[in-house]
Amino acid sequence: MMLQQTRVESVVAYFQRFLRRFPTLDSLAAASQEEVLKLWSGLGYYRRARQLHQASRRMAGGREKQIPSTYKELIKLPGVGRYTAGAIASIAFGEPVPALDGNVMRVLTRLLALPDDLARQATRNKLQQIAATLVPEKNPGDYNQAMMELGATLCTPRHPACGSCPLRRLCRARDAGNPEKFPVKAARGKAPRVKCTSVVVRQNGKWLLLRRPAGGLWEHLWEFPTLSRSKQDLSPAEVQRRIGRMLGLDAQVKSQDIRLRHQLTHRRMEYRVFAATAIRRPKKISLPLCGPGRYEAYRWVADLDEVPVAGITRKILEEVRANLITRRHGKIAKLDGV
DNA sequence: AAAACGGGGAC
DNA sequence: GTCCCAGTTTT
Repeated sequence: MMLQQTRVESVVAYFQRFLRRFPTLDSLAAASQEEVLKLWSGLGYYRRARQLHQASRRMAGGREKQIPSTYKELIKLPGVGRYTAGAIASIAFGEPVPALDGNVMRVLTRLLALPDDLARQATRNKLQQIAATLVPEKNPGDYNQAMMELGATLCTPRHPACGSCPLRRLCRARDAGNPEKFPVKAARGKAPRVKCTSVVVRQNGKWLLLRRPAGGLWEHLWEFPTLSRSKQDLSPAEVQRRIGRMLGLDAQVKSQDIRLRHQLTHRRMEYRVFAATAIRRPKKISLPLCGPGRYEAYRWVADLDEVPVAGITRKILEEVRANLITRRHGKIAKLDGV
């Protein structure tokens, strides 16, 4: 599940850490969702973590007390779709079903010189059908892994190594001399920009984090209080007043004007970050977040590893620290006042 | 059928 | 900047 839409190199370290912490199905099922999310922190698509956790509980609680061994049963698990069910069923249990990831879809569309738009579900269904007829009864897992590996190593999105490809004589796209034209995909619209202002509030060696609500981006993850700033930038004084009022918190905004971008698939986040010192604890957390909804809870932490956070939250803290160090050393005299 | 859902690396 | 990654679920 970690591998869904995520490169192998990005996953390896997470996978190893995850397995050390949860070596068995039961250990995963017994853990809290927070604990599972913490190990997923930074990997993205956090729904996968919750689904894996749910799936583990379903499996551990079932009569079998083990992982289902057929495609038909596997695909019933939350977070397990056609690809994942096919990969597990074929590789682990030798069932002759296909496993179409992005690599395999690229290989197949090239072999067939398929002009259909791969962004469309209908095209993917068609490929799934075709792939089902190609899977061998013997060693289907090896076949599936070979197809994925072919896509990952030779039949790459750009500059495919057709000369070394074992399927070169069967490939229509290569015949046509334009393998890079496949797969055909409708261009995505560009991601809208979202402007936010985050405030890193420090008190007694701890940072103030708020928990995002259910639904939407970064569901149930913790982050620094973040305001939306749809129009113009907020001045430090405005930021101080707003978080003061909304959190019932006396805070002194110290640094200012750290800017950073965070590119997501369908949003382009533009953050301004302020560092602040709290004088008294928050009374409430009635803070609308940047986007729909309101925060659910607050918490002071000495370390971000105490709670599940998104990648951007670590990035923000890093920037604030770098900014403070730079200022302290006076390397950049004019960081203020911008 | 289309949109939502993260983040990083390659070019 | 753009594209894509060992995709799935929701609207």
